[in-house]
Amino acid sequence: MELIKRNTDYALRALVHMAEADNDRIHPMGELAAATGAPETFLRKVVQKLDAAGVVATRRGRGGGVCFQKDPDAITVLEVVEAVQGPVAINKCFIANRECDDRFACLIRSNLGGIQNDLLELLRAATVTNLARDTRLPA
Amino acid sequence: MELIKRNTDYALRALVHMAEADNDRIHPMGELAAATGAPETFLRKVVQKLDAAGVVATRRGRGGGVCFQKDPDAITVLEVVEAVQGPVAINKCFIANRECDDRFACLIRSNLGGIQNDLLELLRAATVTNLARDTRLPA
DNA sequence: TAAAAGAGGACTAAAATAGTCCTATAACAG
DNA sequence: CTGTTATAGGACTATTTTAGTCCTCTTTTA
Ligand code: FES
Ligand code: FES
Repeated sequence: MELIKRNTDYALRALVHMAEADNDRIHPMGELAAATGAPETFLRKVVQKLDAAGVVATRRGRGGGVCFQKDPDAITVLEVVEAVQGPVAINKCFIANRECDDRFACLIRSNLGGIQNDLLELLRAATVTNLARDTRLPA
Repeated sequence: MELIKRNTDYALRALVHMAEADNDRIHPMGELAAATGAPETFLRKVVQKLDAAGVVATRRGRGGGVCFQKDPDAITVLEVVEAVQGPVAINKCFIANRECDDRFACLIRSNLGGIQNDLLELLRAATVTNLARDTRLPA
C-alpha cells in the first residue's frame, strides 16, 4: 500500500521542479509534463486540483501556464496530498463515519486515533521547499 | 486513501476480540466472523496470512480454530498490516525500486524517507494489547 | 468413519486508480 | 478581428487493486 498515489507523486515532482527553477516563472504544462514524466493530459487534472486548492495559479492562452500561488515554504506535503488525492486516514472510519458497529467500534478507533493524528502531523511537517533541498547533506 | 484496508481491519478486530476474550482459548472461525462482522470465507484468508506470519496458529478438525502464537503484547499493528496487506510505504519507490528517473529521483525520495521511517515507527509502537484497552480512560 | 473444522486454489464482482479524448474558453500576437 | 497557443472541464475507457465467493481437499476427533 502506498500513501502517495501517482497523481500526488506527479504533483510533488511538478512543485519541486517549479521550486528549483527558482522564483515566479510561469511554467507551461508541457514543460511540467516533460519534467515530471507524467502524461500531459493527466498532469493537467492534477494541476487543476492544486489550483482549486489555492496551491498554484494558472493562466490560459499564449504565455500561459502554472505558477505558485502560495510560497513553496508554506506548502505542506499534507495539503498537496489532500488537494490531489482527497483525505488521508489510517482507517476508513476516520474519513466517513461508517464501518463502526457497537462492539469493536470505539476501542480500535479511539486507539488508532493517536496514530492518525501523528500521521497527519508528519505530513504537515514537510514542505515543498524541504523536498527541493537535499536535507541529507550537512547544512 | 486509507492506510488500513478491510482485510487488515478485520484482522485487528479479530485479534482484539481474541485478546479481550482472554487467555489461550481457541476461537473457531465462525466465532471470529460473527465477532468481526467479516464474511467467514474472507476472514479465513486473512487469518491464513496471520498464521503464515506467525502471529496466530490454527488447528483443523473438530474443536479446531485460531489462537495466538505470539503474545498479543508483542504483536504490533505494523506486523499485522504487513502480514495481511503487504508492505507499507509512503511512496511506490519505497516498495519496489522503480518510479525513479534521474532528475527528481533522489531529492524527493531521500526527503520522504524520513517520513517513511517515522510512519513505520508509529505503526510499530502500537500493539494488539494497546488496541484492546481503552487508553483514553485514566489508568 | 462421518461430521466438523481449516487449507488452498480458481474464480468473480466492485471500486479505485490511471489515463484518454473531445469540445470549449481564454489570452495574446499580428 | 482572427488565428494560434494555451488551459478548463466533462465524458469516457482501461487497468489494477480490493473484496469477496465457491469448490474441492485435508486434518482432527467424537
Ligand atoms: S470506528 Fe472503525 S472499527 Fe470502530
Ligand atoms: S525514488 Fe521515487 S521519485 Fe525518486
